[in-house]
Amino acid sequence: MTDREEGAGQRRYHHGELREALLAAAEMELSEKGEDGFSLRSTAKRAGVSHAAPAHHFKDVTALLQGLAQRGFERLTATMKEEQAEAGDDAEALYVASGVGYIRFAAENPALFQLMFGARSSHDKPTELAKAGDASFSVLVNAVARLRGADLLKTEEGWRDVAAAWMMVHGYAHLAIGGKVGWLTGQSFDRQRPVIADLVRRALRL
Amino acid sequence: MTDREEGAGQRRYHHGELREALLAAAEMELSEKGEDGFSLRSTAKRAGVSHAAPAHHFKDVTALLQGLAQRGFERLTATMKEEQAEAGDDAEALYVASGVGYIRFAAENPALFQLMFGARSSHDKPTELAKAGDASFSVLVNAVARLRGADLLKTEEGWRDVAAAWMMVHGYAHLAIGGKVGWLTGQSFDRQRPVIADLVRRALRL
DNA sequence: TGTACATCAGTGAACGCGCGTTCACTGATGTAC
DNA sequence: TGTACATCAGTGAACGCGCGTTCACTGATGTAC
Repeated sequence: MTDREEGAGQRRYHHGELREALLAAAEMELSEKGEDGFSLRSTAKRAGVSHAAPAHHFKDVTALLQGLAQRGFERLTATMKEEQAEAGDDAEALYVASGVGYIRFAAENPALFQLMFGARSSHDKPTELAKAGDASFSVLVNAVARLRGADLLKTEEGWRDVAAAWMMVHGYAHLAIGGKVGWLTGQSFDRQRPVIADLVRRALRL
Repeated sequence: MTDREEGAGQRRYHHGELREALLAAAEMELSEKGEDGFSLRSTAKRAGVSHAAPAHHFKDVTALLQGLAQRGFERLTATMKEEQAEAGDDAEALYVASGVGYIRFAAENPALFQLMFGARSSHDKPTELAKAGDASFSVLVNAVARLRGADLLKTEEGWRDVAAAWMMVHGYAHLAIGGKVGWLTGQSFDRQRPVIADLVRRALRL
């Protein structure tokens, strides 16, 4: 309890924040090496700890990656809300902003985005991960509901609206990450905003 | 030259069609085990051949996967054209059919689709692979051009049309493979067709 | 305030595994004469 | 048609590698008395 805060260079036997440090190291490993090439051992090394240490914080490598995915969704939600906060009160602008946020997150965190939506994370999600994913989804659903009515998800048409919006932004995100949209890849994200806004509107025929 | 065709059960020292057999085995391995979990050794085993044999046909495991991706694009193109062949002459119907074909291919070959658009295949594509990818893209471009004019790709608006269409179908495909569209996953592909058609039309505000 | 002790969070060695690739080899095939 | 020979397409053993996980351990921490 005495000296929890020490000089940055200090090494202690008990790390104190190892769980956080491992998640941070894992994210860096992931973005440098991709999902293939990712390993527990090099993550531990990067965190400055023996390769057996993570076992005290994560049951296995899958648990570590799921923790990472969960934080990814939390940040995705935050990014969407950030964009919305700058969009004012107009329902359409809020809707567009949620889509822009989705794509900006993917552009800024490509490897993490791939992890979150990759094949690996399809099965046996822990509740917390599923909740984080639902929260991201809700931002989009709520934005569409504001345009189309609160009973949105009770109708087939409502589901289609949400699906169309999601698929459009997700397709953009995934193809952009893959470098497939050559005429866009050269451009800064801010220059892509008008295009994204147009595409997102199309999903609802706005 | 004499007995090229032998009984199916016949084993010969020289396989004769090993390259094809390896690609077929690789596709099965891929769909059973995913891109992680895929290995040259088990592919060779599945093809009934020693694990060193593939080296005579593919420089390394990457070359094998690229060959697989190339054939994937060829089949994607074929599937899109198949759908179009049943769609008649109407430009809008042909456009919709190309999108439906794209998604049907993804639904029928999820692991292969992921390989084709995965991170792994982003860099250093052999020419033949790039060409096969371009051919798939062209089916979509031509369908949009028929609706919007041959000069499509000379205008920013034209690019957006194509991009919107592609992103919509790609987003659908990717999310469906990930099992994210729960209200759709239970349904047979044929039951999804009307929904897909609607979503594809939205991309061009049709 | 001191001391004993349980618990927690590290270490480092060791395990077995499957992998891609290389190598010397051998059997099969095709061709030149 | 027969033979010699080059080339092709397999085999199976061996290589070194990095991996996740387990294990007995030890140092650090927190708590009960």
